[in-house]
Amino acid sequence: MPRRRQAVTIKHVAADAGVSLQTVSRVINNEPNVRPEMAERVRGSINRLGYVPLIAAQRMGGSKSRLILALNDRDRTIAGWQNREGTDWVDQMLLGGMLTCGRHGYRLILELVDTHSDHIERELLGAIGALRPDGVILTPPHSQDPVILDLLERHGISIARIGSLTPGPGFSLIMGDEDAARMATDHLIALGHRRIGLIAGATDYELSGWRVTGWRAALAEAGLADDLLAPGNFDYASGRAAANSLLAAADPPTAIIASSDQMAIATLEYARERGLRVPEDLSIISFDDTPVARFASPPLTAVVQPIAAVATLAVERIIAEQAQDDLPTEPVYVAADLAVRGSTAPPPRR
Amino acid sequence: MPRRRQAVTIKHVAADAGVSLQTVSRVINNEPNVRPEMAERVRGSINRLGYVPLIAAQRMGGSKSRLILALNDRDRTIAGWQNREGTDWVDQMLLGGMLTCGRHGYRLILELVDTHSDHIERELLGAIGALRPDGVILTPPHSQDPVILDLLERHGISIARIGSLTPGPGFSLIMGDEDAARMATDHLIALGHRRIGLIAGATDYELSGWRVTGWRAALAEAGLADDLLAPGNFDYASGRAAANSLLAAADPPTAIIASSDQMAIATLEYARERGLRVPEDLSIISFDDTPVARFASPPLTAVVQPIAAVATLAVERIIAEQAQDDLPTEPVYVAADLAVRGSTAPPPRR
DNA sequence: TTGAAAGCGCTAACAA
DNA sequence: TTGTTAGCGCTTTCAA
Repeated sequence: MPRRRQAVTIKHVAADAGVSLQTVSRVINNEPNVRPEMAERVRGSINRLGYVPLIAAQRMGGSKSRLILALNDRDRTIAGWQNREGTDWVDQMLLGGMLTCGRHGYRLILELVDTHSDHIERELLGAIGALRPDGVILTPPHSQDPVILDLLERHGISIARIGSLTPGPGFSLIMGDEDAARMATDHLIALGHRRIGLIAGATDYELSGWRVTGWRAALAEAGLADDLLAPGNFDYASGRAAANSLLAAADPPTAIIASSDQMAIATLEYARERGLRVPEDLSIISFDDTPVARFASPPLTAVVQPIAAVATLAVERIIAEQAQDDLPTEPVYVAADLAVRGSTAPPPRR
Repeated sequence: MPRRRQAVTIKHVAADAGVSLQTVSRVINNEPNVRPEMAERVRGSINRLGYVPLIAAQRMGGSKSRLILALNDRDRTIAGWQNREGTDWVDQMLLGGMLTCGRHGYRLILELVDTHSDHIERELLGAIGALRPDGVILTPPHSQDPVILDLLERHGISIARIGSLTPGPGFSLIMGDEDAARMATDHLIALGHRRIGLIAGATDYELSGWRVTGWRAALAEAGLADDLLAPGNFDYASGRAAANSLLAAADPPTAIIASSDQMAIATLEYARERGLRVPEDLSIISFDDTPVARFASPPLTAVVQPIAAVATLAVERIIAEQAQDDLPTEPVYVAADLAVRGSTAPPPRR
């Protein structure tokens, strides 16, 4: 078996087109200073020979690797896959990120790292060292982790931080959590609800706070009390505990907004056990809108996170940074949506 | 800004350990002909300096790329992501494939290619040329596509073919579709059913035929007729049409096995519309067991495909092939499982 | 068992 | 606008 090598290389193209390697390289990379007819000739040869640049070689020659890493929380991601609950965070990231990478000759590589471990630095260095990605997409809680941020910055890697506004390197992309919470609350107020509870997300996620803020603002505007706030950490058990505490209040809520689908499902089931009908006696709105929200009965009214759109923007921004330095530094904002379904209705009459 | 370069390279390690580059390379690749104490010294330096080999450079040097491609059908995958129906085929592949790759210093890269297009060859050549993967994991219907198989073989790339036994290059991994169908049918027979229908999958999937075979075999063994076979192509609409035709039979089924979750859901809903209760009047079993099967009401008894396990084996086999030539060539078989849930019960009494 | 040399395919820096 | 040169970090020869 012959040693495996690139069938057709930049040399073949150069020879075929009768130009130097460098000219071919310039054409491939859309660089200036190539006469149009020259470029055309080179492109002709590229197509005729079926030439495709080898990413590894491009990496070796120059600075760019044309690789972008999507960093996700290891345990959470694996648990989601194993439980097969249909949580599609990763899929939506791939949908936006992979396809966008593809359009630019980049590749997206998914990488899982332990969040709460002391060897996170070593893990990350392993991926960085082996791949040398041009950029990294960080999701919460990684996107606000100073160890990770610092490490990436020291390596000169572009950083896209989803769901974090903490000052630091890289640029932020947020999904309008505050407005989304406000929108959800307003929807309930418009239906006639006066007692609206919120189950918060884990406190180490910045977006948890934003949701509380939006909920508070909407209530304040309507002159309603914001005493119905219960802590949660996104998972089912915490949702159940929160529902319990909210519904045990002296003046209980007629509607509850949960900061995750799992907590919303927990609330739904707990309410049923207490003999409450949804939505007749209790309205429920969830955050995330993973498939489970749609499969519930009734289907849950939910805040739809534009994950794919945000991933697309993250990739585009990272790629743009490779060519240009002075890009706008303000956070990118993509509005969330509210999908109104069967779990919300006017409150019961007194 | 300085030109981005590998912070610590093999040279640094060699200098630190006082050996040649070559010796370090040998240690990294676990090659023979290195004295233990020498290897130990090198490993010490590697750890101390935090050295990680750059995959791109390893590729350039020759040898392996340490990259494995997971090829999926482009349209189908994107549609699944966009519809957010919770189909988690890709996730399960990642679960098995990515984690296994990680354990061996490999990376798994997901790649989507158009199935029914004439430029499939060009698309695939693009991915192959850019990445030069050591192996490719093929899923149906790619796994039986002669154009793809031939192309990969010509490039000397290891091929893992999931769900195909068609002769050709590469090695096969199958998920026991025949046995699974037999198991599902037996389950229904044990419950007392005598009229058991099957909605087949798309005919261009080999596994569709295997399922029919298994169903037939079980029926034959029990002395039952196998006239209740309806064609389908995995999607909702075809499931609905099939349910319609089966239930319109003179002697209609009391149980239906659908070759996909979507077709099972369609059957469930169609039966309801006809006033049939599930499982009291009609039992239903589905194939795949994506989350939708569990979220249905009643939750569907379903054949669970061991996708993650198969992906794991595919990766391991591809990696093994890189080092060794004479590996067993028989198809790898991973048994599917039957998750018994609320959609199956004894047939109604006459 | 070890090391020195050559080269993988490409790009950056420089010269023409 | 184009071409030449010198690497990038690693592995494969091959020689010691």
